[in-house]
Amino acid sequence: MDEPWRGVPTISQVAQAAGVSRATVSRAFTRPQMLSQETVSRVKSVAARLGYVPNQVARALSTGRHGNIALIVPDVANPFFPPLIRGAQARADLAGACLFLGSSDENADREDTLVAKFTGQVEGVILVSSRLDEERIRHHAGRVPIVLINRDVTGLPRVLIDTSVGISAAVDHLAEFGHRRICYVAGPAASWSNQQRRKAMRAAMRRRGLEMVAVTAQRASFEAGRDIVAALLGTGATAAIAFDDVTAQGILVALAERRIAVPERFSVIGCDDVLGATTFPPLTTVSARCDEAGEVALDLLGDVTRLKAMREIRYVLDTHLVVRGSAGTVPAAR
Amino acid sequence: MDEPWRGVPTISQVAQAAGVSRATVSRAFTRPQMLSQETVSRVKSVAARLGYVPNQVARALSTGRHGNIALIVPDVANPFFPPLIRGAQARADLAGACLFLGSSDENADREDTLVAKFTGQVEGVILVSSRLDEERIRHHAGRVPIVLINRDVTGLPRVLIDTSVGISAAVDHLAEFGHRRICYVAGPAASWSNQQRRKAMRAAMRRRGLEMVAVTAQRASFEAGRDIVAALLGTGATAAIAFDDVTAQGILVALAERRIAVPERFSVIGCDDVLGATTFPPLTTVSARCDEAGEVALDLLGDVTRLKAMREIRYVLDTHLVVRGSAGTVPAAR
DNA sequence: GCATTCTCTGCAACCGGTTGCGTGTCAAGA
DNA sequence: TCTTGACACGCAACCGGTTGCAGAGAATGC
Repeated sequence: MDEPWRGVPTISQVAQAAGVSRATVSRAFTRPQMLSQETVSRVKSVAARLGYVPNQVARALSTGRHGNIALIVPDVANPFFPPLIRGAQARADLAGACLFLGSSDENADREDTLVAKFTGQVEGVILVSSRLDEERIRHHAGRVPIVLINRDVTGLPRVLIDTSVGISAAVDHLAEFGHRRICYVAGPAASWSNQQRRKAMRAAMRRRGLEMVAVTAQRASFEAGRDIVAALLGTGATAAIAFDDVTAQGILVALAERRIAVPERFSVIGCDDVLGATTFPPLTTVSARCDEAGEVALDLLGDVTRLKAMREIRYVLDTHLVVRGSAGTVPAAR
Repeated sequence: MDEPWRGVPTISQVAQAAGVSRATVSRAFTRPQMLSQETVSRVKSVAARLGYVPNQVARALSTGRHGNIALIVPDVANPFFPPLIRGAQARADLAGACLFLGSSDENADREDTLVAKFTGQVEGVILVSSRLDEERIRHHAGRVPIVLINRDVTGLPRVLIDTSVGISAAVDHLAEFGHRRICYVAGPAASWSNQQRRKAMRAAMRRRGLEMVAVTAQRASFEAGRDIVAALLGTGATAAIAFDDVTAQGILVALAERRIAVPERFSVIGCDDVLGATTFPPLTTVSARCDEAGEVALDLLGDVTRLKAMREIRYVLDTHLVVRGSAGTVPAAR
């Protein structure tokens, strides 16, 4: 009587209760057009009464398709990734898929382990800003469909955020304010984004005939940005473009601590547009459309798994400058 | 010959190649002590050569145990949740489990759908700051083990962050600086945390014989915090304790825009300690230990599923004040 | 009125593992 | 020599769905 068991009804119980075979119940949910209207509705009402819901695991085993997708990011806590996750999530919902999340803590070995653990449980994996070497990425790509974000590996589908346009606009913006010597605050050397941004900035500066200097923050973090400020000021630059917004935020705070007004005495531009206007002054930055990157990657993964064809796909999102209040006229005298 | 198929070998292929039965291969991985040393090593070496890795889905179907856990949060992009996610993730790793992530966008219906979708694919669900009504939570709890974070439903295992100690300390801190009239900037009315914080603050103020006023931000966000500042200043308070750090950050920025120095002319204290020292001035706040909450919830879920006993568990984490630089002496004159 | 086609449903195999039970082997004990 | 029992392994059923194939009626064509 008093069954204290979490009873999730199975297809057999529904079949028995409805007086049909298991196959019919299955089809009532997956191919209703194969059945008569009447049978479908009867089965469905019985199923609803019993609270039946198809077991995804069993379904996955027999069909080979469980709409699950894994998303692996270097660090959930980095504000760059949540919007991306949210974008992917939204698309996954539309496709009726569930999202596995993995956070590698910027550690290649952990990332490796995660991919291996997810493989076999998901239909595809999205690797964001992967820290893995090409060989290992290719190895995994041989066992499960993979889509890369912010990593450019030939032959694999990938979505890249091309910040060069935005960076170029940022340089123009600063140049118009009269800045002649601008500093690039670099991020992790292994990061594809960092290399790309540095290159874009160098090109834009040369085109304008301006003088580029650079300092390197050991990692992309608020603390790194704050710690780099002494070196940054030592370069004699009047403005800085930082690898990402978080670093820029660190710079902003360190400048405030030194009572150096932004943008009156120093201009700062970030990258990624993940902080919105939450800083003071509100950060002028290069939008990175990370949410879109998540969406596109998920759609791409859908195409890849559906078509079974691993075409050479290289989806590039461009960027633009978001002008807020952290860049301004160059100080008259130094 | 040229098999272009992603060939993941099955247990049968390994069995054949090793000249044993499927059962033996299975046991070589799950119960090696049942087999002779020699057989185990032979099977394992064959498996390694073929690149065999047990299919988790099949395993889950037959055992009923797939170490997967779902975590549902209202909003990935709210900085309160990433540390929590990270904490849960770390514990899941230790347990060899994978994490499903769901983001409900603060929407109860979406949350409902998500739970339903995850149920049957996971061994347990962790609901963070759930927007669901009690009835629906109990309904789901009847189908899958559930652990709640920041939600107090009798009879269900839950971990609560008790900010009352921290809030009380915050009030003391402000009182020592001479503040007599302090404003509580409230968050979402439906939020358990908000109710609890408000109550704690009222009690602390009364105990000290201070005057509490309150304003309500319609939602917990940076914008809401910024928009509430006019009302906040209108109350005549000299200090504010905000529902959370993000709101406090909005207040900070709005005050900066009005050239009202913090903490010289106005003191602000946040809640949750999710921003670290990234604001200017660095935010004095009540630590919420959200990472720990994630860890504890996961451990709890492990206990619940392992012991099959749904004991009445109410795990309370206490908090303390983190003093940084956004609170100070009350301005002499108004 | 009979052959043919179409519609609807059931049978049974299958997905890739796990596990209770049974059997064969071999050494120790009586 | 004959139990007895431990040990190592295989057989076969099972988890909960899906799906190719076949068969039973009903509808259609001639």
